[in-house]
Amino acid sequence: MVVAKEYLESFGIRPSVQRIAVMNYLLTHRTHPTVDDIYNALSAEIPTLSRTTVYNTLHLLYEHGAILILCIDGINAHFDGYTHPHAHFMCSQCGKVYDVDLDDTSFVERNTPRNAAKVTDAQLYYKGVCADCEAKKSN
Amino acid sequence: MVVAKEYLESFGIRPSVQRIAVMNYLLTHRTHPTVDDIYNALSAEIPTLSRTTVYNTLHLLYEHGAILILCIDGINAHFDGYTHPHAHFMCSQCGKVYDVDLDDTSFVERNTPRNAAKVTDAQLYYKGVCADCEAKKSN
DNA sequence: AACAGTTTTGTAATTATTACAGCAACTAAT
DNA sequence: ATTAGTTGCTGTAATAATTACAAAACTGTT
Repeated sequence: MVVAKEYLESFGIRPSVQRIAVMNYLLTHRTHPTVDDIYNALSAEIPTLSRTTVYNTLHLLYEHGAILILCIDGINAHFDGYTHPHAHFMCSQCGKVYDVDLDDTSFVERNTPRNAAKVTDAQLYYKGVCADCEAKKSN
Repeated sequence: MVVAKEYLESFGIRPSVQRIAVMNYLLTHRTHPTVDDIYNALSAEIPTLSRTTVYNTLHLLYEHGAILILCIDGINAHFDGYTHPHAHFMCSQCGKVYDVDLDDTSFVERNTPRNAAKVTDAQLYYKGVCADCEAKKSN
């Protein structure tokens, strides 16, 4: 919990109880949760938590560069507390989002859009079927 | 119009009037339109067109690999009739989506997710502020 | 023309997200 | 400690994108 607090402060974010809880959840769960995942998980420890607060907090964290927002399909936004450059893979069967390590991230800078005055974010997404779902299907 | 019809058939899609119109719109407008953009533009020539049909058609085209669906922000899906590998840049001020040419697309295959049984789609997105919006801001 | 299958339409439902306004908590100065 | 001022949280209500579904229209074939 101390880690999350200091992490927030390092991004210039004031550490409220709710912000620490959300940030901590993202730092300790590398599952790319949705707003509802986070809300449901934290409601137990913070019974007064509002869904709006989760939305507000996640946007605030994103604005300060503390987290990533992933919009892979158009259904749910997924959130990631691991901000080092990496890609994502979403299984269109089960909806899970997996991390994808990159051997070399230089292609991001190499292909920076010509007409961009400023680039704030770059994401590489894969979609397909994960090994788990493929195994289940062949049963 | 003939082009769109043959293009659909080459993907095994039966060419109805509505499907041809949607496909033709995407082939002749490289603007990454939203569902509403397409619906509004085609309502003139097909007054009976239903928004549901536009949704159905776009999903059908996507399933057959004839178009790309872009979910860059969580707000609107954007559609692209140009399926050759390329990236996209969205301006968070004006919402426009620009094409980004890639010098080399091999990084997509090089970083294919380990636990993917099948990859159906890969997208590289940039977010930021476009030159136009930056220029307006400094006035 | 009649039939079976496919496609389109329109309304209604669903659901993620945002707006907003009131309340609570915190900060800093007296 | 009290007050004023700011910041953050909450909950309801509104918004808006998307989907579900059933009926109507169309297509091609016998």
